[in-house]
Amino acid sequence: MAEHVDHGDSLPGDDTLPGDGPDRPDLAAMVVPLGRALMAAEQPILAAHGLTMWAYMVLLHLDEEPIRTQAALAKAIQADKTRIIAVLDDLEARDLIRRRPDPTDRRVRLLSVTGGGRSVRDAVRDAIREGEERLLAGLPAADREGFLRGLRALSARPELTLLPKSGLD
Amino acid sequence: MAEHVDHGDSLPGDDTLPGDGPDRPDLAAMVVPLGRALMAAEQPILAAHGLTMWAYMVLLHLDEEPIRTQAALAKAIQADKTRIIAVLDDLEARDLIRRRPDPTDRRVRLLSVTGGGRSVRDAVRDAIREGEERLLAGLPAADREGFLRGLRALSARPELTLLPKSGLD
DNA sequence: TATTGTTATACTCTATAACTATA
DNA sequence: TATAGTTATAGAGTATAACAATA
Repeated sequence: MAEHVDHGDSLPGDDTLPGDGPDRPDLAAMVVPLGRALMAAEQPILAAHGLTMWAYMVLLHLDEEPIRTQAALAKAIQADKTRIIAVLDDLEARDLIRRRPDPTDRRVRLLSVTGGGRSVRDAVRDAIREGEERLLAGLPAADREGFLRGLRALSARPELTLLPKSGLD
Repeated sequence: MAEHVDHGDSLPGDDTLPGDGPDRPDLAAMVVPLGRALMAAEQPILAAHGLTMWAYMVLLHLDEEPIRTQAALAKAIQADKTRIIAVLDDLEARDLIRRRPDPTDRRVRLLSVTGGGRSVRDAVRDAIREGEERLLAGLPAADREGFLRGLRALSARPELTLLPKSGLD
């Protein structure tokens, strides 16, 4: 019953290392720490531009398409509506976004990015992208491509399940 | 991190669409939510066997090689030494691990997995692995391999940075 | 004095509930 | 009554500090 794991048949970092196999760690055991590391790696860049991660997410999402309500924005970035209020306060105070009541329904706040907000967002995005490319450059081209494609495909699944039964994953 | 993956543009098997490109979301924006989703997907399996994620991590690490101190175990699973105490208490109370004072240095507690602990761990690991294979089966073979290889390579880097040099202001 | 494990405390992040102003 | 936004409160998770036992 006790399952034994072979070690020593391939070295980490070896080009011939198979991704899959009976001895690979759980996906979550690799993905979660990697996510933490990537987020931590973004912090210096964000801090250099005076942005928090949430502020950056707000700036990224705001001008893809005009968002009418704060609740919709919060939902789009998977946050609670109460989470982003302080973020919006700060961004507005620094003239990176604008927030005005909708004349047709004065309960609603219309959100928009300012020119300054766009330039900050672009600077941060470019710096992050540049660093990521440098990071990915350490991978063999085929792996890099597969990694990104697999990542995009998996992260696009809103709710994934590991259970065989009811979910059609 | 941020940004929302565009669902329709990345079809499995479409090899004309690169994973990379100017429009791809930040890595963290994909990796972090994926990690959360994977962890959430593991919960039902863990719960079915009465384990928390931390308890499972403890069981996974304990018999790879004998670990002498609790602090070393905590470090191995990237946790604070105070975090795992309640976990060890519970595992010990359920006879899934054993914890005895080292005769040669009575400050340290020697940790070991019991037979019951191994069988629970194996059951959970097999169930998780099975679910993951089902998940990965949705990817083209080349992407699946590249994804896993890239993931292993990146997650093996203890400290990854996005900055070109050490400078930061 | 230093170290292992433990307990107690404080801090961070997040979600929930309660309030306002509009409709 | 219902909804958008805001504020206040409480909960989970985590790290830090203080403590007891042993070296």
